[in-house]
Amino acid sequence: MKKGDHLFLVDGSGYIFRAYHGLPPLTRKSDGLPVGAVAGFCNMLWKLMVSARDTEVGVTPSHFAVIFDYSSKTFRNELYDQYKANRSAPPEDLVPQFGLIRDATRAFELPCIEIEGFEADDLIATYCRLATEAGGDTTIISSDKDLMQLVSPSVSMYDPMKDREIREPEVIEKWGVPPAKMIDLQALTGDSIDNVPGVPGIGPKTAAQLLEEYGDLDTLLERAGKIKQQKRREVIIANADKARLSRELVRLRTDVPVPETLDELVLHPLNGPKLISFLKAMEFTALTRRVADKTDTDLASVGKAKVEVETGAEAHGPDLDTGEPRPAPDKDTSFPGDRAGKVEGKTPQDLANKRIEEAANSKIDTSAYVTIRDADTLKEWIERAKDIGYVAFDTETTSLDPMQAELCGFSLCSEPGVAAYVPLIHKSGTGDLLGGGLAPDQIDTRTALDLLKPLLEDPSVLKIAQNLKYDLVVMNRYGIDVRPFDDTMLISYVLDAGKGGHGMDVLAERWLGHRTIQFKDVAGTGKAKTTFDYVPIDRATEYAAEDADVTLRLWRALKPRLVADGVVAVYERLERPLVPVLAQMEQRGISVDRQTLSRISGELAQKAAALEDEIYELAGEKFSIGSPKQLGDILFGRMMLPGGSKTKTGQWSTSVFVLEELAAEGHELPRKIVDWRQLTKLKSTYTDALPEYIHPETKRVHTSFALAATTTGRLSSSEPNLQNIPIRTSEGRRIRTAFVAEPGNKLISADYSQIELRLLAHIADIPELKHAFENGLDIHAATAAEMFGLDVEKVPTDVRRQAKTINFGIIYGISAFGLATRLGISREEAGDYIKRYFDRFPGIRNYIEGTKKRARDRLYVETIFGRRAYYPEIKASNPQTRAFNERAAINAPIQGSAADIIRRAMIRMDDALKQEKLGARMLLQVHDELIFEAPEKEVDETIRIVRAVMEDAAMPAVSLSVPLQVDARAADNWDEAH
DNA sequence: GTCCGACCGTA
DNA sequence: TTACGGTCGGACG
Repeated sequence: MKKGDHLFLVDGSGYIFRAYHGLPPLTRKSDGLPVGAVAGFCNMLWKLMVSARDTEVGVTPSHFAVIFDYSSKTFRNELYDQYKANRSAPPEDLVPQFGLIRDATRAFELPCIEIEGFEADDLIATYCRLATEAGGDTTIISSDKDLMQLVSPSVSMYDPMKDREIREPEVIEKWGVPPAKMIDLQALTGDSIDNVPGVPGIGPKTAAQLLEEYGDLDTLLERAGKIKQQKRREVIIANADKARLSRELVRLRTDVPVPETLDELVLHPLNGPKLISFLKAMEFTALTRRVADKTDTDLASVGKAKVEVETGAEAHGPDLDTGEPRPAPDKDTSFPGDRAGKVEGKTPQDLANKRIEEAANSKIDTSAYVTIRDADTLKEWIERAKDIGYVAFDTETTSLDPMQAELCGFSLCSEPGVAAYVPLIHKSGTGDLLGGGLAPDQIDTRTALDLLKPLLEDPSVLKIAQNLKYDLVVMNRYGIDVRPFDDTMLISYVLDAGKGGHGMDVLAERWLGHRTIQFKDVAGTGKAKTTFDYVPIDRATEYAAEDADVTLRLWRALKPRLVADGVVAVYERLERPLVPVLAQMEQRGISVDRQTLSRISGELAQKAAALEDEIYELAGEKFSIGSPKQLGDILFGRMMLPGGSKTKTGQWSTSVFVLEELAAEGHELPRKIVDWRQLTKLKSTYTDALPEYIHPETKRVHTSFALAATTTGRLSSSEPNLQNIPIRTSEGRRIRTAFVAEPGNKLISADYSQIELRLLAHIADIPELKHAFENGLDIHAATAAEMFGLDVEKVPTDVRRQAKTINFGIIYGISAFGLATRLGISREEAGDYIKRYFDRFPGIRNYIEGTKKRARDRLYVETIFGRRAYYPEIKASNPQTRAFNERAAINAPIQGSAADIIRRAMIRMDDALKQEKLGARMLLQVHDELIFEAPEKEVDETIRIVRAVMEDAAMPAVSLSVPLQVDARAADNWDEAH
């Protein structure tokens, strides 16, 4: 936000009550749902968004947000437990409208902001401050006197019902004091509605007069004894404390940790279809037509949105007539933006709890599922899904690899227990004999997909899947996109990272108390294993439809927890948008040169064979060199070499560390074993394995990125793992030369320099480290210089090496023991180093102690973007377990914040490249590095864009106090590009 | 056939 | 001292 920008802040909660009382009563939808306040609200938003210039405000907003009260409990209740205590429950026909107004806000695609523990007014105050500091102007859409304290030259208020702007003169006219004195005025007068005590008998007139005379509340209370009127004097002296308390109650907080930065409040163009589908559902015909005209939307092409209404009655538990648990509403919002469904007395936590209980108590009957065998029935199911507005979807295929998988069928479920499987290419017979022809009564694949595509791509129907990325890759290969979507695996990951797995089987067990049918139970195992198209259709239906049913139930159980736990933004901004990005990267794959690998493999084989002969010679016998057990027996048993150590299972350790020690003492054999291990490792894990992954059609290697595999938020890569391709040794690096660009293209590697240390400097707030990064110093040398009082330029190399080890140690949750092992020094010396480090950088100790305490208090730690990582064993009685969890908890915010930053860069990257009309494709992510393939002629421009996106990736959500630096290079292969 | 530990490749 | 995944040998059924 900058000078000249204009922020509109709508006091959503205030508006609801105002509209309810100020508008014609009882506007109802055809089904009886009261929507008067919603109607007024929508009309107001519409007016402000398209024609604010024509109102008394007279300006067009550049930024816009709607602010709500989160719940009635706030920090003010801690100041004064009677605050707002005599508020009565809202009128019955207003209750369902609370959620609808949030839905309306989202339909307008406006930020809908609420924070636990704060009133809307505090958020508004905070945003006013931020906007003013940024040089912008603000208009608060409200006429609430509680907000008048905020009026200033850059902040005005606007009463939408009277089309009246409120500035300083209006405040003085109404209250007799300028905005700056409103706090003191309210402290004296109190507020019977909010139960702010004030001074009894002092009303606005008297208060204004007193403030006029004494200037402010403090002066007035100080000199209260001089008040001439006896009664007034006595009452003010007697109630001075109440006045002071009242002042704290009415003073708005301007330091609320608001989730959205100003820049995220930028007003976007209207999404016509989305808004219209909501307005249609609300039956606001006049406004619907106006919106259609203005946004050039074809009214007929837009369906009605599905809107869930949480009524107050639901909060009261079982149905009073039957005693049965009330059926949960079978509708949910079709806006993935989501909302709490919250009404007074019914918090997001209440809804989440209710849903979890509902899930745990439901029974799953796999025999009730339907097999769809004809197009007409499929059409009916699709129509039903459209009506309901969401559908759980799952594919069944011939392979776990989505790039090879052939679609066997798919399942749908829009209502718990009501699920169907659509078989497409199932075979009759086992397939072993007679080849197994196509089983009868299956819809032709093309016909079925032509019917399915409009559903999967329908913007008003939410598709719900477990691990959607898999299905997305498969469906993309059949020419179908899937959006919008929710992913139960990712929801679980955001909620419960660190508490266990997020696969459907474990989630079903955890939340539904249900054991799902296992794939191996239907497809067999080992030699008898078949692909899914050979599973008999009735058995396939049970298995596949159950998956969709379970997915839907998990979604119902877990989705509300995102709001209750305050992690909606993590899910919506860091998790969900990455799914299509990764799906594309996986589909693109990377080109790996088979000949290069084959040549290296041959050389490795020769060298290894030569070493083997020498090893047998030295050992005096042939043995399995790759067997640590046999090797240990030879080295420490037969040859009686010294200095052996044991692993935790009592075996001799033959780790590199042990072998290197022996080699240093002059033994020949251990050296050769180390070399042999390196060669065979490279051969078996890389040069021999990688070619097996070259796709027969694309001729490229397609890894799979797991989004929900780590506790910290990092991705992982498998089949093949392209995040552990060798780089440290020259022999290993040769493997990277096999990763190449297509002719006419280059590979670009862009990596964050020292991102974790930079984040440590930011998070722990270490001025010396920040300074070093700002000035582009060698960070490890600078650390050494700071620790030992040296000149940065003159740090000896091995002192620098030690400082580097300590720096990494800090990030990993250092211990004297670990550092000693690493540096090969005594525990005491290592302890001294750590102490010296902490003394030089006291912020580090604070960070470590603070993080451990938070982890113990809450069982989780979080990244700078609010991603949580749970450490449920942080309080284990076993000191080793506890210490391990503490170190992991210290590491997680740093590693996780870095992971979040590169995720943000990846999410933005494709758009940024497209905007510059660049043909670059993002192929791989290796934790702090992104690999692209780009047309040769566009390399320089691509690097420019890539660096900009990566370096600014934390913004605007988090403004780092340390610059991020990205190094990027282009070459024909990965080795030279890195 | 399946599981686990040791080892080792990456950030 | 953090976070992963793959390969191997060896034990178990």
